[in-house]
This record gives sequence, structure tokens and C-alpha cells, in this order.
Amino acid sequence: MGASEHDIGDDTLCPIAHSTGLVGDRWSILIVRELLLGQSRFQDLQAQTGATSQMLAARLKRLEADGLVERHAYLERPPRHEYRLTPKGRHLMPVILALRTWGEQWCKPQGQQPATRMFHRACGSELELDGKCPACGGLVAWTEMSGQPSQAWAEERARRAAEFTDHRRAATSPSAEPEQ
Amino acid sequence: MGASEHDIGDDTLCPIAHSTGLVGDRWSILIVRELLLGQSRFQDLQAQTGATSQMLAARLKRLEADGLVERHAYLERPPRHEYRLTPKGRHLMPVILALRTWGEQWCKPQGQQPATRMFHRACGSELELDGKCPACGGLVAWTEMSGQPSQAWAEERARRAAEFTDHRRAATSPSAEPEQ
DNA sequence: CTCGACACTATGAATTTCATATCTTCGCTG
DNA sequence: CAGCGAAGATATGAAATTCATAGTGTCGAG
Repeated sequence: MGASEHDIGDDTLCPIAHSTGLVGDRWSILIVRELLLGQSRFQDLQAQTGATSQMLAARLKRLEADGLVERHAYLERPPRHEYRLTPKGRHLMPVILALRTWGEQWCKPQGQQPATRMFHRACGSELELDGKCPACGGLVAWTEMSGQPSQAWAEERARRAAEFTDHRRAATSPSAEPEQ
Repeated sequence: MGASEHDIGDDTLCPIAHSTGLVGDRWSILIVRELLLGQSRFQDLQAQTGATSQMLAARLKRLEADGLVERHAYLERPPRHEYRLTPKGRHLMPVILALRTWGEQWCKPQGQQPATRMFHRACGSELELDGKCPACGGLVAWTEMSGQPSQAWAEERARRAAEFTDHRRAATSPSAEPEQ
């Protein structure tokens, strides 16, 4: 027990087939993104990814079984957990960064500034989208970067969190909706 | 008509949500992998990805609508097309490379040699999994690399192609199956 | 002792994907 | 020119997945 792997992409030498077998879907990727951003609680993951609770629960279970995520109890007596990436999960950072670069370059209205600014820790310069350091003149390894969300994106995330809580409240309380 | 975009991940600043809206599924990624490897015909894509024909047709349609893939007629009179990546599609290479690195490092029995060997075009050295050039001592940009499939992987792919054709032949001909 | 927060789980409907078969248009063979 | 096979799909109904919505259990606050 412990051997899991919903064997998709096994039986091939192609590493990409293996990878997509574990994280080849939208929700897994968004969850890993959130965990890399430092979120760890169920609720926050749900609010920021937009997944349904059952989808999130199922994916977290699978990610844990595949060794990307660890569940830590931070409260015993109503059982409460936080979710953290394992080293295996954390090493998905380059994939996330590559998706970021592509998304910024090809999927957004041009001229819009990136959601996250990345910096070269060694010299403090802001990195270009492709990971080059304008000061050092070369590509920077992901382990040498740190990121900071833009004002606009931070606000979007705060709004999402707030809306999620509201939604919750509305669904629970049988009182009249405050709309209009 | 013409405006497509199955708007998932719009309405956010997050570039990763945008990216996964377009390529956030297993089949799209595997198709892009094949196109990057130089395959262009429907049949080859189907054989190497393992997608059903309808899945492949649907995904190619969507990838075309989203501007990742172009369809070129190479025959008029039985309409025959080949599929090629656009620049937008080709720029997914870093994502594929990141998935490759992760898959090789975390999803395969250790010690197994990579399915593809990558080389630094400028100096000819074989690159490490993480993209470092042992000769030049830094990370190499994806535009400066070239890859070559290992013997074993080339064989696997050839076998897959052969099996696919056999399968076809078997399904079409109403003669007795040659099994046993 | 009621209420709300949190982390889920349950349920049935809607959507997606799958396996399998079929279609179309050609070129070739006899 | 009838028949066959290849290539590139489309059709169909069953199986699996995902969704929206609602509910469960446990706790602390009031």
C-alpha cells in the first residue's frame, strides 16, 4: 500500500507522458500554483483556483498519493490540515514558470504588465519574462529567483477570497439575499 | 464566427490560468510534443499520442482556433492536411522541456537514461537535465538547443507506429484474425 | 444551545471521453 | 470499371468525469 499511480503514461519512456499522467490537467496545475504561492488551506485553494470542493478534495488526494503534496495536521480535534508541496512538488516550479512566460507573452492583451515580477536574488534586478537577468546577462535558475505579485493581481486575489467567503455566508444563512 | 476561445482562465490576470485554459489537458500537451518532434500527419499524431481519432480531431480543431496550430493542405483532391505549430505553438517548447526535466527526475526509475539527449548547438556538449551546459557552465536557452531521441525511445516510437498500422489493417479486413 | 466557520462528503444531472463502426475521396489493381 | 485499401476524419451510444447544490460533523463564540 502506498503504491498508487493511476498508471497513465507508464509503459513509455517519454518523460512528458509520465509528467502529464500526474499533472496533466487544469486543476492539478492551478493547485500546484497556489501551493507554490504559499497557500496551504483548503478554503484558500478553493477560492483561488475556482475548483469545486469535491474536485479539490479529489485532486489533493491524488497529488498526495503521487507524492507531490503532504498533508499536515495543524489541529487535532476538529481535524484540520494544511497542504504543502513535497520536494517533488516544489520541483514543478520550472513548469509553472514556463506556463507563466508563455501565458504572459501569448495569451494576454499586449502591453499589459505581468501578474508577478520576478527578481534575481543574487543581484536584485528584475528579470525579463524569459528568465534573463539584464544585469548578469544570462538565464537565471529558478532556485535563484524570487517573485512578487503586482498590486493589481494581489487585489484580484483578495477580491476572490472575499467573494468566496460571501458566497459561503449567503449559502449557509437562510436569510434574504442582500442583492439589489 | 471565428471568435473562439473557450474562455477558461480569461477574467484573471494570472498567466498560468490563461495557459492552462488553452493547453491544460493531457492530449493537447502530447499533441504539441509530437508536433515539436516534427510529426505532422493525423495518423502519426494518433499513433504516438494514443488519442482516439475523434479526440485528436477535436483537439486539433481547438488548437487551430486558439492559434497554436496551422493546417496546411498538401493534397487537394482527397483533402489531406498536415499540421504545423505556429510561433505561438512553438513557444510552448519551454513548457515541454520543463515537463521533460521533471518527468525524468521524478517519475522514472532512477538511473534510467533520458528518452532524449539534448545538446548545446554552440559547443556541441550534451546538456544536463536541468539545461546546464557542462562546458559553458550556464543555463542554455531553448533556442540554442537541439535534441536527439535515444535508441530505445526511437524503437518504442517505431513499434508504436507499426502496431497502429496493424490495428488499422485488422479492423478493416473482415478476414480471420491472425491471432494464435 | 444556537450559530457560523471549516473541511469535507453525497447526490443526481450535465458534460466529456471512450470504443467501435462508418463515411468519403481518392489511387491502384485486375 | 468494380473492388479494395489508405488517410482523415465523423457518428453513435455507453462509460466515466465534472458540476452545482446541498448536507455532515466538529469545534469555539456568544
